[in-house]
Amino acid sequence: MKIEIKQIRDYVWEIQRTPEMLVPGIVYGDTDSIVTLKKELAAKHGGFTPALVQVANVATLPGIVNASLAMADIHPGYGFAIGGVAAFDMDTGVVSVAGVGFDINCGVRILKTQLERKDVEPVKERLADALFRGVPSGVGSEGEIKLKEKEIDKLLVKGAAFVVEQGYGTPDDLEYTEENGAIKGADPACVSPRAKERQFKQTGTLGSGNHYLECQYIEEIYDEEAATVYGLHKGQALIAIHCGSRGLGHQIGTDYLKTLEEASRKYNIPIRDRELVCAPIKSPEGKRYLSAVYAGINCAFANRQVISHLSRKAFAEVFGISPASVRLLYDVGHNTCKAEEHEVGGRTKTLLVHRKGATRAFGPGRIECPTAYRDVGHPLLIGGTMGTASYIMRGTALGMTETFGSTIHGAGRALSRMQAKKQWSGAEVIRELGERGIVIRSHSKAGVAEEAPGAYKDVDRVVDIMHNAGINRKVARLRPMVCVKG
DNA sequence: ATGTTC
Repeated sequence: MKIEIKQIRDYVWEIQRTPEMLVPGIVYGDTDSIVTLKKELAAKHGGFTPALVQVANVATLPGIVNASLAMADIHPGYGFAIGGVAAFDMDTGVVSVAGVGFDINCGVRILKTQLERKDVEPVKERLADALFRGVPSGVGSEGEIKLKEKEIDKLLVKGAAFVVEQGYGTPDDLEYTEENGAIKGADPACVSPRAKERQFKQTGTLGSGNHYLECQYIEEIYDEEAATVYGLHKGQALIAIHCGSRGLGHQIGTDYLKTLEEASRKYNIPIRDRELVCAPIKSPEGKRYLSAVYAGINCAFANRQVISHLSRKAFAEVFGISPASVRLLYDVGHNTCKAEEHEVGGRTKTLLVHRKGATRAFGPGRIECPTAYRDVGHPLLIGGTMGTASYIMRGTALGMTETFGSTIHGAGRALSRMQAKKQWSGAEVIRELGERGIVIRSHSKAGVAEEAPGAYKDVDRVVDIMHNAGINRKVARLRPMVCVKG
């Protein structure tokens, strides 16, 4: 498929429709980022499909509404680009494994402490040790919660509430979690025994790759009004948690890739890329996958809830503070597909919105936002790298209509994991970050090399693109002090 | 992302 891309307004570009595409592609970017994406298109690529081609491929899927969207952090992923968003008509549309990602409901949670940067700086090493000891991390890590299949079933339905009932956190935490920590419609019967087995000992573990547990401070406030509503101020120390549904989510993805491959043939869905297999939303296969995704979503909420509890304990140990003084700001996912109401052509419609490495970004007025945040919209939690800023943003009315209330999930990779490992060593990355006052703990030196800040795009520019395009507004910039890397 | 090439 020939990709023609042209600018339609500042920071917004359109991939022109071809006969195969049902809708155009919309890409958020600046001149430089679009040049980079075009270069990827022209390069001889070994084994992967360029991100812009993936955006165009998604535009060929039945029932897609308005456009195939690419946030400013877009880079090649499995089938869908990471940073990709696509909404489908509930009657004519499809559901796709690649549109969710394998780490179902991977997301970010931020907790607010009553500590300041100056309280944390002198004890960073001790805090790093306490967090590293207190929160299991790394490939195959196991936690203190051991669950049997029947209990897993409850966790998949009740999400974060299941672990709150067991003393991991407070009901207040649920108020400040997307979906109150439990999306309705999860069906454990749609999750394979193998997927459940993988969760037996993984509740409350961080995992590996780009997952992290950080202590950050607020370096700058851009929007005083929203910051006040969110209870944030300059210098404040925060806890940031980035993880997902671990082995369970991955197994659901693996299982349903096969199911949907068969469904694509059964329902005669034209598939341009084998990775884009899908099923009609209303088909038995589609419904079962969606019920399994919802279970995976709840699993991830529960994981982040337990990690919050363990982090509070570590902070209480180091600072002598009360765990209850650490309040949840918000918890929001960036690997999901969910049925949501959106305005299309002046009418409210229910759509199945796939967000693959794209954060839900609901603006002012949406009923889904916690009451305390409803007038400004919920906080958008954007994770940077170990060495660069993270951001808190807010949604806008334009974002609600143009991206179905979605935005970037982070900086986005610029180099593959392989390329990063060739360029840096883990020890070198840890030393350089240490010189800049950032304390790292990790079980994997190779993992640290793969996650080197230089392997990512410039998060400040990526955030500015979404801000300048009017899709979000910047609220605060955060800097890491301590980072536990999976 | 992933008991990382079941």
